[in-house]
Amino acid sequence: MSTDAGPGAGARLGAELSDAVVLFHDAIGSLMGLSATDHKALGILRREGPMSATRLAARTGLTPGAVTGLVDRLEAAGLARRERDGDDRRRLTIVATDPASPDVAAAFARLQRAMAGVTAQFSAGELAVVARWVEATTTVLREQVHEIAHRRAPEARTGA
Amino acid sequence: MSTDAGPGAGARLGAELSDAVVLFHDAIGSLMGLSATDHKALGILRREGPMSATRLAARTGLTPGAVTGLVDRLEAAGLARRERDGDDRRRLTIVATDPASPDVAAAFARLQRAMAGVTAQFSAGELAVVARWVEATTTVLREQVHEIAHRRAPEARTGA
DNA sequence: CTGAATAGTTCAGCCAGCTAAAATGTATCT
DNA sequence: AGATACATTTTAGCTGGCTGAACTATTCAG
Repeated sequence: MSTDAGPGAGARLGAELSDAVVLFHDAIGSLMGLSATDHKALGILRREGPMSATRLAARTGLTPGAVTGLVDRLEAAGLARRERDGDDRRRLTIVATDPASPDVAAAFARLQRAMAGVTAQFSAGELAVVARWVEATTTVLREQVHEIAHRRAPEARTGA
Repeated sequence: MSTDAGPGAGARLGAELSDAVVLFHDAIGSLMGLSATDHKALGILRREGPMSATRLAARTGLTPGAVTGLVDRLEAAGLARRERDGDDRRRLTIVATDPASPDVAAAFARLQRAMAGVTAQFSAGELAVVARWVEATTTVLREQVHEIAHRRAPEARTGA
């Protein structure tokens, strides 16, 4: 099932995966002892690289005060660290680091091994097709997130 | 970038997509006015079909009291409804329904249209490859979620 | 050097959503 | 019928994480 090529097949393909991805993120998050906000912020830091607290506040939509607590928690969990900027010593740079907990590292290792098993079932040419689909889908999702955010608050474009 | 075929390529492909999926879910969730728990529960209901409150409690890991509140919120948002069981009138069946809000429906319509655009870029044979990859990846993720949950609480298998 | 602006932290208060336990309504067993 | 078990709801109380506002440290403009 779910391999038909009718209209909406693309959406259905994505939906299948989508739930599994979200549940996996959730499982990893609770394994790390992170709230949803923490996990999302960590994702932003990983994806966009080190940034100041102010920028992180803008990207997450949180107030400065909340960001302080957030970074405290990430730091305590060994998932990020604060670095004072040499140029402007008011400014922080918040850097995501690798998972400290052995449980988390083991979970990622298992995932990586399992995904290698999946990859092994495909030829190089097939993997290229998959990569193309993944990239196109990723782009679509990002655009849609953007779209949703801007329809909700067209004037409050915070940093993206 | 990210289209190389070295070791870990599968994991990297997945990671690209994973963030985008999570952010999209998040955007949809806040568009619906749902908490993370609500959204997760709704996903379970959609995926596994109607179920009793007790079973939903087991699947979400919540206490019965919390489930009452959760279903109240879903019902208020027009995303699920309670049905009294005719056989055993103590028992409820909780049924997920379609998104009530026009905003949400529009967002899904936009996504579907955009994904149709992606699908159009692939031949039927290529889509079959993608479908195979999606299914294999979905299976892997579900297994890993299971794995994580059971390593954390090997004795407390609640209903899965 | 002074005053204004900026980056981040601290503090007090608030709210959502959780748990635990008691209450309610229904089914089952004897 | 009476006692017991079960499914869900209600209630009380707690906690985490948020906001808004005051505060500290640093930079910049004049």
